[in-house]
Amino acid sequence: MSHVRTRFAPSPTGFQHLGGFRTAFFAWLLAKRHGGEFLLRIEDTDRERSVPGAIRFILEELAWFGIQPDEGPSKAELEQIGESWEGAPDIGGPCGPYIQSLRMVRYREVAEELIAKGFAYRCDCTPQMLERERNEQMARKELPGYSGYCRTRNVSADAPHVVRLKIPQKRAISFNDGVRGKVTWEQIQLRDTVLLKSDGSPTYHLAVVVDDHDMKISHVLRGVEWLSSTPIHLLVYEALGWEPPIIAHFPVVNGPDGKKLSKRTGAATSRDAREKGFLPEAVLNFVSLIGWAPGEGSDQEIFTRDELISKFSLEGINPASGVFDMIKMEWMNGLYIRNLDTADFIKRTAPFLKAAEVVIPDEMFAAIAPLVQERVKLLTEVPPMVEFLMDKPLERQIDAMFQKGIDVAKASEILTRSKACLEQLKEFSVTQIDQALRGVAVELGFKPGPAFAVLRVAVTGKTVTPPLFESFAVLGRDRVLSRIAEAIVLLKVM
RNA sequence: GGCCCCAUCGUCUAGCGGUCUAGGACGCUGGCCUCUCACGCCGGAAACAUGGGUUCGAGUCCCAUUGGGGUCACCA
Repeated sequence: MSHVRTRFAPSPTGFQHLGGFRTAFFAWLLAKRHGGEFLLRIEDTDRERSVPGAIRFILEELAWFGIQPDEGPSKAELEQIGESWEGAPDIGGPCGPYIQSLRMVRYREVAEELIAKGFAYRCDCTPQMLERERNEQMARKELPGYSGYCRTRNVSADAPHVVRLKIPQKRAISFNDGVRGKVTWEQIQLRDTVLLKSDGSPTYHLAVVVDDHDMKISHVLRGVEWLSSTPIHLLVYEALGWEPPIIAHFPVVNGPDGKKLSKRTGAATSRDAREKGFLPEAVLNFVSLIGWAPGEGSDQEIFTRDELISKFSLEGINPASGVFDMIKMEWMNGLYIRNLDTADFIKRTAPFLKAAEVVIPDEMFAAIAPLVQERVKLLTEVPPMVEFLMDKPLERQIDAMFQKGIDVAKASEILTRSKACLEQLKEFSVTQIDQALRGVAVELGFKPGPAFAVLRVAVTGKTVTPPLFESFAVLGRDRVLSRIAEAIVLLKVM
């Protein structure tokens, strides 16, 4: 394969959801697979729709995933459009600027070339005229669209006007889609579309072709929603005498409801995912698997990023649209969490403990961490699980103490006896606690399950915790004993 | 509506004419393990949208139907 250069070209109109980032991943994977470059280009030709902060969001999320564009907006470019911030990356590159609103001159130049060559023309039809035309067409049940009225009018360049591409109506056109194979239009049905708006800014159709060519993009990877407008782009390439890149259209990713992914889907954006306690490598892995599989009979679905890079190919892309299965992503995240080494787990959990205001001495948390690590799917599940280690009054789910025929009197008995035994232990170790408490259960004639449930609630307040003896050992004898004592008192007033 | 794209378990998928009484994973479910919850292990239910071809043979190739989706802007 000739030199591969791909790009991620979002328009800064809001927050990208994971489906959008998936396209970025694929473009990045393809470039890295072939030792090429991955560029980031900002498509902000529609100023009114650009939202402040959106570029920062994109850059920061890519960074979270550990994806560094080889070329992209420099800090100076960001400053020029007033979207720089403290700590903004300074990417840059030889084909800049990488922000379309900074490339206006070039688009106008190409538009003029197209006019000079007879492939485009100026049009001064007003929105009102177009509107009326459209209404008449609808009334006649015709296909609505611009009639081409100005094609032969030689509209002056002085007055306000747009530039339109002449689209041959009867011509057939086809191209070889990178994931779908040959796609053919027996006849192009599109009307003469606008390339340059009356304010002098380009539409997507012009800007994308010019930039992909100028930036030497070898593979254009984008969502299927662009498939229908590909003929326009092909015509522009042809008119300019440029070789079109390989164009591949990816399937969309829908929510569980089968509808487009949206904010309501839960962790629809990477930021939501991060806040919920997903690991970036797990999200990257999972999202890459929506619409892509290694093929060749492989069942593998856990990939390091290097494996993803070495195995990725356009052939593995499934052209059918997919559904974002959050439940499976959680499973995969749990797997990744379990595979973290404990020191890393502790480090990544810290911000979540802080956010939940769960403050535990480092040593204590380090001791319980391995036990917690294998019990959570999301980092946000950690704080509630270790909360009981905090030095603060406990709220107990007292009712949960009474299982399998255990009543207040029996619970009280279990607690009292356990307390006595724990007090006498030579050392407050897991094995000794284990022996002591099992001994109490046997002595009093209870099964360990229900008996331990009483102790669990008494000491941790909860029904779901890390293993009991370990939890006790980590908490320390003094606090275990005082909590049992508190629980005994609570039972007395019932 | 015109044009274009798509179609294997609920979901993500393997399958690129015979080895498919269709494999894996998540989820669901029965069991084991077990101090709760997880993990782990063993088992189960669950799919080739329909109809025509082509072929000795079709989940795999072709066509149609049906059903989804996209697109027809001075938005991307």
